[in-house]
Amino acid sequence: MRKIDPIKHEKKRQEILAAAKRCFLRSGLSGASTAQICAEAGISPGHLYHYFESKDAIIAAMADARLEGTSERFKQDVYGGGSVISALLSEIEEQPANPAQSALFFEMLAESRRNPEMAKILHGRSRSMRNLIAEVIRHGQAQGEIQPELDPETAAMAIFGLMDATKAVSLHDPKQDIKKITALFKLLVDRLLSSDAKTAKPSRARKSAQRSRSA
Amino acid sequence: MRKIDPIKHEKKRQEILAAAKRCFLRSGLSGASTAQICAEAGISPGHLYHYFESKDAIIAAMADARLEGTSERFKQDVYGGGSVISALLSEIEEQPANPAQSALFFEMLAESRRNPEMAKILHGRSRSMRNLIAEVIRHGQAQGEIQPELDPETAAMAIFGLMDATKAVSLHDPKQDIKKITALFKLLVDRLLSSDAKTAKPSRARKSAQRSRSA
Amino acid sequence: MRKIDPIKHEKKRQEILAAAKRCFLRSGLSGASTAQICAEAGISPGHLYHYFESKDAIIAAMADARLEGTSERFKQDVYGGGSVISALLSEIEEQPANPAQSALFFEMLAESRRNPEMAKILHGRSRSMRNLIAEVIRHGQAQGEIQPELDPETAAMAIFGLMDATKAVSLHDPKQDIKKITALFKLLVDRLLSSDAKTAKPSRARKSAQRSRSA
Amino acid sequence: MRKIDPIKHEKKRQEILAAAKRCFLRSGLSGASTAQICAEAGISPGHLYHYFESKDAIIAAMADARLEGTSERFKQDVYGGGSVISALLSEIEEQPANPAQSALFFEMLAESRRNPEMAKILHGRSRSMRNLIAEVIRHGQAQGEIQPELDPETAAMAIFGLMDATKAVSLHDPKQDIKKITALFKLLVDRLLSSDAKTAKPSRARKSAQRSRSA
DNA sequence: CATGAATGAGTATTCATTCAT
DNA sequence: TATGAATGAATACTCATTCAT
Repeated sequence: MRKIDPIKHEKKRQEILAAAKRCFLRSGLSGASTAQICAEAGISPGHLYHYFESKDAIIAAMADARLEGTSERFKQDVYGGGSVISALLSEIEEQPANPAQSALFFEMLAESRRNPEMAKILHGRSRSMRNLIAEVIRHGQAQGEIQPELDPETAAMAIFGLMDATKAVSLHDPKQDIKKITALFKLLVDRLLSSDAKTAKPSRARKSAQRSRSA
Repeated sequence: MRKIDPIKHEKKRQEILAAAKRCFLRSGLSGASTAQICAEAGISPGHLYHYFESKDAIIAAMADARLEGTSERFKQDVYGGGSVISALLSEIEEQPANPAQSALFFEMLAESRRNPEMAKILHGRSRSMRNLIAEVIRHGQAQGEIQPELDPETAAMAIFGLMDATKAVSLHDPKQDIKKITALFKLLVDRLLSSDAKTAKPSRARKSAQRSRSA
Repeated sequence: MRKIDPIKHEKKRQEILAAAKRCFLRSGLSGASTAQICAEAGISPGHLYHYFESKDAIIAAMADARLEGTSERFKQDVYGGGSVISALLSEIEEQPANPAQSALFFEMLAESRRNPEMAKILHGRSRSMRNLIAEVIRHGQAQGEIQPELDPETAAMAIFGLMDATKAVSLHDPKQDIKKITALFKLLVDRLLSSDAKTAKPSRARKSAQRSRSA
Repeated sequence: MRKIDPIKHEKKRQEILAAAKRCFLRSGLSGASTAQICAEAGISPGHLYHYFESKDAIIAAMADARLEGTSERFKQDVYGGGSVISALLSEIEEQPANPAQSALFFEMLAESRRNPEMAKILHGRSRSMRNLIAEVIRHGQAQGEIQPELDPETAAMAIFGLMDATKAVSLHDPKQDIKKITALFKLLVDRLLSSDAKTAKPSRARKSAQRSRSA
């Protein structure tokens, strides 16, 4: 009569997911086999399918969890009193420290071209983060702190792209000092948002684009 | 006992490489099988190993050829009367139009973490491009057209990173207008290099940072 | 420490058996999994083994129940005032309407060659039906209504075989009108049993070969 | 430069097919694994797929070959101077001697309900054999040797069904004397075709329904 | 009586690679 | 130079069955 215990089930699922993530980080999306994942999770091959219906489902769940984590952290940063810029930068500063994570992310990005499920997950998460950035920019524009000519959507996409740029950079040259790059990117974002260097009020913007509470 | 004709041999090798690239673009690095490549190249499976000692060798050769192409085109742009900026932008503007190429590139980037051969190729090509950018920046700084505080290596890496950002952006949202993003990136690079955004003349930099020396 | 209630137990067993039969009809003997059966019966996988010791046991029980049903109906027809012929024909007329049942039956027949348990069940039920037919024939011969040269065992087997022929026919061409075939088979049986085709009175046999004794 | 030798290829294919058939006869359609088939054929698991694209393709090829054999032999019998009846009976007499073959056949018949490929093969072969029988009947009717009221299509199907009946009979009771049954079936067919026992000229037909050359 | 967790051998199939000709 | 035959380990996944609770 003992009914299913959803807490235990979910816990095991998360354990397996964590094991899977370690495998994917180690061997890549297609390099990691279900056998490896089972071994890492300490379960039998058949048991894996008690929790996930396919390897693709594991990949999807892992990708979703990972991006949700990033997205959530980002949201916290933005709403938690920081500026868009600092939120962006905290993200930029965290990821590149882990090239394995970056590599896995790029595999997911590549995968999204062939796997519609992956595309849905990735595009969805990506869009929500960009929407958040765009919203903050609009808010800043309303306050006169961000130059009004800037298209919020485009700027959001560009800023978002810098996160991936940072990841790429860390893979292009693992030994370099990523701090310098992020500092430069910070400068770039700062200037982008500022009420335009060419048009009079340049210095104000640099310290302005924060305060965004909205949701 | 026929001696091999090195010219014919090399020609066939290139044909196979081209076929392989089509397969990799279509199905991904691990998704494309040697059987597919042979079919695409119109040769028998055994014959493939007459030209390449393994699938990894094909991937390496393909990656090398692809990056050499990019690098060479970039060099042409820089030396061919254009500015670093325009060279960078022509690269930025070309790639994202082809998400398949972008995806393949990111797969190569990810692969470089696990495959030392791939790492050697990718890091080498990446470094030589960044060196070129850095050199141009130094030249510009000597001429007083680029702000002197800028660390050329760091700036080069940042600019280089924007190429990958553009690729990533095109995969994050395939439907968007990539032109707008590249225009924004162009503006960013422009401001980064210009003697100083705060000091009015940003446009000069655009046509200045050219003419560097030989490789 | 509850004692089991044999009535409830048997009821549940029958429910599972019914569920299993639906699965076998849908997916075939080896195509239906125990998981499917459990789902169809609304029980957990472990619980299945409380009622049956193996999948083979389920198949055996299902086969036995099915054949017992056929056999019983047949007996009813024979004893219930009808003739052997009409009993046979009612069976013939009912089954082919359901190709799924026919297919399942043939799978059981094939299985009987490899599975001794299945062979025992199938041969037993088959024999008892044929014995019944043979007995009726003997009775008819004693009455002078069925030609005396006919070997009752052989004739019984032949008549019995026509049932399977009807099933086979319906699978060979699902779209055809099975009524025509059964009418023809009826005619054949009629002629076979009649005192002699050559001696004019064939119609008498039709209503004659009834009334036999108990099992 | 050695081009493919289609004869050797086909020979090997037939060898594998023969091995597969032995496995299917031994273990059944779903009971025989590709691993078993490979072992029986003396090839590696991967090599099987050099000759067949799937297990289903093997089954289909085997089924087709088997039915083609039956059909061809039947055609020979009919055109080779014998009567329809003797052709039918030679088929009837051959198969039941091998219950394994009968069992396999019934598995194919059952499979045809779920597998459209199998249905196509089986229905096609079945139809062509029935067409042949019907044609012979029509010829006999034109000659006045077969009763004219008989619908040739229906009669053909019924006669065809008797083949399967014989197979079924041999599985229902493997120990019995199949000769007696076939003799009885012969009698049935004979009477069916004869110009009707009830309507005057009965004896002629019995020795008549031969001579059929037509195609 | 009943659950769902867990097993592990087994499934068809793929694939990079080698070999004989 | 070139072929297609052949390999065998590996792949994702299934399934009847057992076990702890």
